[in-house]
Amino acid sequence: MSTTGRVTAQDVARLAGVSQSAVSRVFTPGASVAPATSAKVQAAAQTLGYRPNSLARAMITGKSRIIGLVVAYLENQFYPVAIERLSNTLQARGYHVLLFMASNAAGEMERLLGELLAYQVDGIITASVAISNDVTQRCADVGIPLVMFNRGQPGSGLSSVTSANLLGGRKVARFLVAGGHRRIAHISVWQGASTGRDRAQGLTDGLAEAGLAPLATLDGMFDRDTAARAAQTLVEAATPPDAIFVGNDHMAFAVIDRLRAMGWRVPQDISVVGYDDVPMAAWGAYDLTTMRQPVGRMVDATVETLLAQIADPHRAAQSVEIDAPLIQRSSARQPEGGVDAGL
Amino acid sequence: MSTTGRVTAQDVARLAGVSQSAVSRVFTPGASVAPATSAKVQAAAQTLGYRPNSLARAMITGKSRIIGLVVAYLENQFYPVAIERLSNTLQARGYHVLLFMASNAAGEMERLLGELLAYQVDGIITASVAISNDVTQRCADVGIPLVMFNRGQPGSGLSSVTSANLLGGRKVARFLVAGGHRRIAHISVWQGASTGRDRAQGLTDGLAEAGLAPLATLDGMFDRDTAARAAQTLVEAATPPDAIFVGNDHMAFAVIDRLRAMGWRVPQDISVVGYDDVPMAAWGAYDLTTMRQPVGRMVDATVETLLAQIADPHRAAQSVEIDAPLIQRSSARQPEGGVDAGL
DNA sequence: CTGAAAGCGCTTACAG
DNA sequence: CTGAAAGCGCTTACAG
Repeated sequence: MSTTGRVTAQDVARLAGVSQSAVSRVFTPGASVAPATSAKVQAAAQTLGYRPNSLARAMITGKSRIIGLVVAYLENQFYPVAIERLSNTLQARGYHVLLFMASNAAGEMERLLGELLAYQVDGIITASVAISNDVTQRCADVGIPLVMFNRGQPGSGLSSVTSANLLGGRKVARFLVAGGHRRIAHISVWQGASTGRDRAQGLTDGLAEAGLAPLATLDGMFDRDTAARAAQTLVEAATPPDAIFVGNDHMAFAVIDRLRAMGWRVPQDISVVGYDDVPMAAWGAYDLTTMRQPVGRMVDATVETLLAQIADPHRAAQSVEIDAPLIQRSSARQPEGGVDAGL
Repeated sequence: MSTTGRVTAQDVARLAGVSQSAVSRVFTPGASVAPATSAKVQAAAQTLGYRPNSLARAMITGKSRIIGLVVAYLENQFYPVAIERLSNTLQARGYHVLLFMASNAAGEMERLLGELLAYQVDGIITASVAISNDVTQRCADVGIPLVMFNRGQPGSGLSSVTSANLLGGRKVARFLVAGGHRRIAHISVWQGASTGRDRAQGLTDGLAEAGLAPLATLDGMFDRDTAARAAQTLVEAATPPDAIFVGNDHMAFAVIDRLRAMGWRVPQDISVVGYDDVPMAAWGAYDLTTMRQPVGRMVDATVETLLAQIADPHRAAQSVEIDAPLIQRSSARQPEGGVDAGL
């Protein structure tokens, strides 16, 4: 039916010959309505093209069923993939996603938090965004659940979901050592982030098991150019590495590009290992050996944690770590006879 | 200040010793308030951490300042990049983005439209999503503006922003012909989409200028695997192409991977040209010659068109086409002595 | 099972 | 410039 403007429960009530409350009940799961009434209302709603106004409903119930999703670094394929799954999972649970792009500039998250709160979001998910204590405090004050995805902040009292980064770094170390590498350098995502620190520490720990230490550790700052320059610095040094562990795939691709441009063959001259296993890692041009962050499981854990916290605001924050398996491809020399199951 | 739960204008009014209306006026740009009153209210708001409830405001004004963004294909890097800019541009204009993932399954958009309407979005942007006449009609009925990004639907009466696909296809044809290619095949994104049809038609038109016709045209269905198989089919044919124009970069990468795996050298044995110029196209591993869809300009046009339509609901739909330049890299043999400015 | 009424947190005429 | 009041479209006790 052609109608102008929005149609309200009042319109439907009029057409169906019932009260507005009755209309509301028909659209409220669990409310008691006589079958006959329901049928009349449904028919009227159908003709008019009625749908309850979610905003009005949110005002009354105090639940907007909107989740604020704060993201950054969309050029890194890990995030689009995560967003897609996060969004799908939330949609399936009856929630909707209000999207915010954040730079990691100081104060950015504070600014966004204001807008998030203004829209009465039921919860917040941040992906790779640093959170200041201010923000943490304000969320706690307002009682709004927040889960950090792919980033932890020890001591912040905030829930987080990450892969087991410390163990992940160690797995890379063991794998490279088993493959006969001895001069192993690291280009970290960023040592200022827990993710970066943990992966670097894991590598150091793992190498120590073999009596080794990282040849060098540089910060890639999540940035392709910075990572490529770091790689160049490493291989131009007096003692160049025989393997580079790069903190994420996104930078690892840039590292491989740069190495090849300089005439180094991967993995014959130097091995490269990434972290994430973005879809692109499997593409022919790179065929990158990398740690797989299981996006699906990380997303599920994130949503579960958030919804549990929404259901029970007094629930304690929790940090979930998901095991990341090493995916062997051809960008790194492989240990002869395979690697032990410990990986 | 530590407060429990949401703080309302009423709370602020009480603390500031003014009426609730006064508080509202302080937060309504253009409303008349005495400086002294404003100061008192601002101070009180600050102490309590008050922000007007956007949902309540939306109910009254009839403007939610929410834009529904419907996307698909996030694995194709063109979309994350577009989302990032769309989101930033909208945020800068005081709008917020409610994100919906769509498959291109039939009826999917209808389903989403219901949710979009329930949240009283002020406008809708769809990226690479097909829209049925049903949806078009319902949007028109409700009077909700919709702009299609990177997809047109002639005759639908819907606004759209695309690059000049027809001309784009022609530019590719001229470029390849000038480069000495004669057996030019095409792997289309999908001939069911206007984007796909236009690029294919442009290629055909451009080749006709040189007395040529496409060697073959296959559908890649926006899909890497399908595109790779299509490429294999093409080069295994009795008369293999000397160039393949692939309908988007995302598939072009897969095509190059497959060709290389089969032992074909790009561009020595065969040229490959893409469409989009996603960031990855410039990466060393592919260095893809491609048509640049100017994301920034396309996004600006999309937002301008949508906001103009929101401001004036009676405004006629418009189709904007943005010129796409050819970016020469090394995946295709280049014409000797450069190409004429016509490209 | 059903309707009348209150109320969610705001904005906006309307008087003063 | 300011406050009291109406009202946006709903949900939800409360009676009946």
